[in-house]
Amino acid sequence: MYVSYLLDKDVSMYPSSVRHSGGLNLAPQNFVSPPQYPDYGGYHVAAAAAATANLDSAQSPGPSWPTAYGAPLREDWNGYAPGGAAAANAVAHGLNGGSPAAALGYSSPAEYHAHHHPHHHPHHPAASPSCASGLLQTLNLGPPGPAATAAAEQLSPSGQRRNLCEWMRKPAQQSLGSQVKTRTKDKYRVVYTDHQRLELEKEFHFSRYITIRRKSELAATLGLSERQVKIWFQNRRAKERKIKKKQQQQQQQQQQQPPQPPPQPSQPQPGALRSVPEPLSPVTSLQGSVPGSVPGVLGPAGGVLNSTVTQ
DNA sequence: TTGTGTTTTACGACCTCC
DNA sequence: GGAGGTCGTAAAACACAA
Repeated sequence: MYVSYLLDKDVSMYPSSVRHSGGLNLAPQNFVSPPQYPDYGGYHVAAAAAATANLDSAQSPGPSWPTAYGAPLREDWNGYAPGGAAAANAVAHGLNGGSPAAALGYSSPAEYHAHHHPHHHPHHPAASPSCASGLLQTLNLGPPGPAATAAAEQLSPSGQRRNLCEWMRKPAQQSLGSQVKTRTKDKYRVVYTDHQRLELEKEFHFSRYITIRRKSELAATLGLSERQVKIWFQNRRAKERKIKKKQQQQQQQQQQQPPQPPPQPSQPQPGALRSVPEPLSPVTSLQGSVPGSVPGVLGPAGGVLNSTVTQ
């Protein structure tokens, strides 16, 4: 189920406090701005620091990135430009306000929704009066029954149940983990904050293929570069394909094998406990993830399938 | 603490489309 | 030629068992 997948994922895939040990999940890439990537063009420390000032002053670990590393300046890191920082600032407020609409300066969630998902997002959670139940209802699941209500809750990493939309209401400090950058010779990898990944996941579940416009907006909102957003979607699709492939293989194995006695409690595999999300199929049927069915979405083989491109 | 397996970012190669 | 797609892979980050 789509919703269950979201819920499961929210719990198991991004257990913020678990994944990012050390309490605060600072998000330097988003809101804080130690010059971890001093050589990323356009990532202005001062601007980002301005964004930081709106959050929590008790954060910002020092720069963990030696400037001597000397990575090449890249154009596609412009998400760190002052505009991006400003957007991150807006997000910071938006989070506290509990709505991306607020973050982006829209007067209402509906307006935000109409702007961002005019074609295929008739049920953005932000547009729902009640986030959890609204999500369940608008995802053609009907009125939330007991199970749905239960599904609307989830376990926090600490074991406490929290509402589905809590991440929206929670101040950004929840996801402000220490995004420590480590890098070896020529490889590096940042760890996206929970908020970044949540937003990306949300967008992904609305559409497997992000429009150019949304990519730009999302990049600015999350303080990522458009390239990062693009690659994230590519990796996310790959992950989905991998999961589906795995499930197909399992189904084939089950079909080949004779009926088994009642399943025993499965032994969790090491490392597999973190996130093996549920199938995503409902989403596909929801909006026709087939590239081309969504206006303004890029097709799988490249090529802009519709407008939105240069608006 | 360490070893191992999985997941997450990021990239290059190659492809298609405009 | 440039955009973005998939596919394969590297390596960091992470979870967990021993």
